[in-house]
Amino acid sequence: MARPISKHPTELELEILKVLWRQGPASVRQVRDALVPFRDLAYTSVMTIMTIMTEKGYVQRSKLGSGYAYRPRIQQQSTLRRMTRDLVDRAYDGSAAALMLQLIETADLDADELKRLRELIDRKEEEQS
Amino acid sequence: MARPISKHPTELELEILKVLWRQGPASVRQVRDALVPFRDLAYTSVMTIMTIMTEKGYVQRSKLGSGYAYRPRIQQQSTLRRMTRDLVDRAYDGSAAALMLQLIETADLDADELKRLRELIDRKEEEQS
DNA sequence: GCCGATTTACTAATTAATTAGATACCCGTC
DNA sequence: GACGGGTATCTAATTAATTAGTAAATCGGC
Repeated sequence: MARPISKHPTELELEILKVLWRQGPASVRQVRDALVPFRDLAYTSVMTIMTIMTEKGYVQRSKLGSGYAYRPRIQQQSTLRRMTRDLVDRAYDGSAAALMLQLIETADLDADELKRLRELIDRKEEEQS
Repeated sequence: MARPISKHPTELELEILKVLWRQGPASVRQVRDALVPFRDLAYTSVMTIMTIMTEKGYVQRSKLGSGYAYRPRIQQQSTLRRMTRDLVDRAYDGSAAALMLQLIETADLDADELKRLRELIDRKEEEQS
């Protein structure tokens, strides 16, 4: 009867995860320093979110010096896959092909990207036959 | 300093929009009837959301008989594009190509879809050259 | 014109998300 | 071993999102 918990990392949680994925295990301070240029947050705000993330199982913490080192417990690949899958299901009625069409039509990929994409599809087609 | 309003239609709002996109202008009752098989909501719950959607500008209502007819004010295409763009920005650091790779690798498209996709890319490549 | 059904408006309750201050705790240094 | 700087915990406030009940308005039929 109330707001259900988000199925995925929220906007800010994802930003924090991206820092951890990029830099490996880090303290709250390190994460905060990495975020601050884009998003000016108080130290305790980042702390609060990271505590929640620990409770949610997104990150794991282990004692290190005076504080903790935080590291991701979910992988980037699988997280992006889940988020993408969710968009496909909710917005494109489960059709990944529909999303792909949309991307090709609107996402102005450059020639190089198109070429690589085609090669990939060729490879996939061979795999399937 | 508090939860910012969602940049996109929320889960339920999108469900409602999908009904309106599919069926055209509809009453709250009609929308509710369409939703109920998947999501059992009280009439007034749907009403509440649709009122909020009116305030947000997602839908527009006009008097019809005893109540209102609601119709979308945002288009499906552009809404999906915005939502997709947002995922690309937030999760794939702005790289549509990265998302596309992910889809091709994991989304088990069938042979037919792959073929159509390749044709589309061929066409795009010609356009660009 | 009244009555009942339908529809809308108002009210309410709950929890997640976001932001951050105040306070308590811990650890190394002098 | 006291102090100080950093770190963590607790508390707090705000708003969006979700769900739905109650009361009020409205409209058509008799």
